[in-house]
Order: sequence, then C-alpha cells, then structure tokens
Amino acid sequence: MGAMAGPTHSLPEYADRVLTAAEVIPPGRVLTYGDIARRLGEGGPRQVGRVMALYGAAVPWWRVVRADGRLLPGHERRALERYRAEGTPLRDGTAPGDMPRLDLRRARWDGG
DNA sequence: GTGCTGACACAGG
DNA sequence: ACCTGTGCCAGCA
Repeated sequence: MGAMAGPTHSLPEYADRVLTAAEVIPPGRVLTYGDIARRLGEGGPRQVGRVMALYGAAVPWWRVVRADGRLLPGHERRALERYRAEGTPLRDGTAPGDMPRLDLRRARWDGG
C-alpha cells in the first residue's frame, strides 16, 4: 500500500472510542476509567485517563470518574455543579465544607 | 535503550 | 478514613 497521505482522522481511533463511550453515559450516571477500558476491551484505566486529560473537554468529562468516587482534583467545583444539576448520587462528607464524593454504588451506569 | 510521569485500580497497614 | 506500595500501559525526555 503506497502513499497514504495525510491525517484522515485527527484523533487516534482509540481516543475516538473512549470519547464515544463517555458521550453515551446518561445524565445522573457515571462510569469509571476502568469501566470504559473494560467496555472497549482494550487499553487500561490509565490510557482512558490520558485520553480524557487530552480531549475530555469535548465530552461530558464529569461522568467519567475514579473508582474511589473522589472528584477530579482541580475540577471539584465544576463537577459538583453538574452532579447537583443532574441528580447524580453523592455521599456527603461528615465535616462541613468537606468535599462530597460520588456514591458509586448508585451512580454507576450499568448500561449496554 | 532507560527511566519518570500520569484525569487509574487494588491490597495492606 | 488515611496513606503507601505495587501493577499496569502508553508517552516523552
């Protein structure tokens, strides 16, 4: 196969799949990085995380979360606003001013 | 080639 | 509940 010219797709196919997986998560629900990696059957949580770090702004990034339910460092405020607006299940901290965490048991999406 | 880093996950203590 | 170490895989200096 000869000269295949320039970039037919700007994003690597894998990144495209990760973004699509994030895109289909319904409001009020979340998937973990590991969940997405498993759904794709390729790569791992860290690879999903890297794609989200690079291109996550284009999709509902707040619906892709860590398995421990902790909010994304540096984006807690923005994420929390979304969760409250979407009714995503949260677990409030014991102390006032304490940052809530996601209640994964209820928030995790079992779609597909 | 080697080694460090990272929007992770899990087991221990 | 917290922190630490280990496994993991890809990118980059």
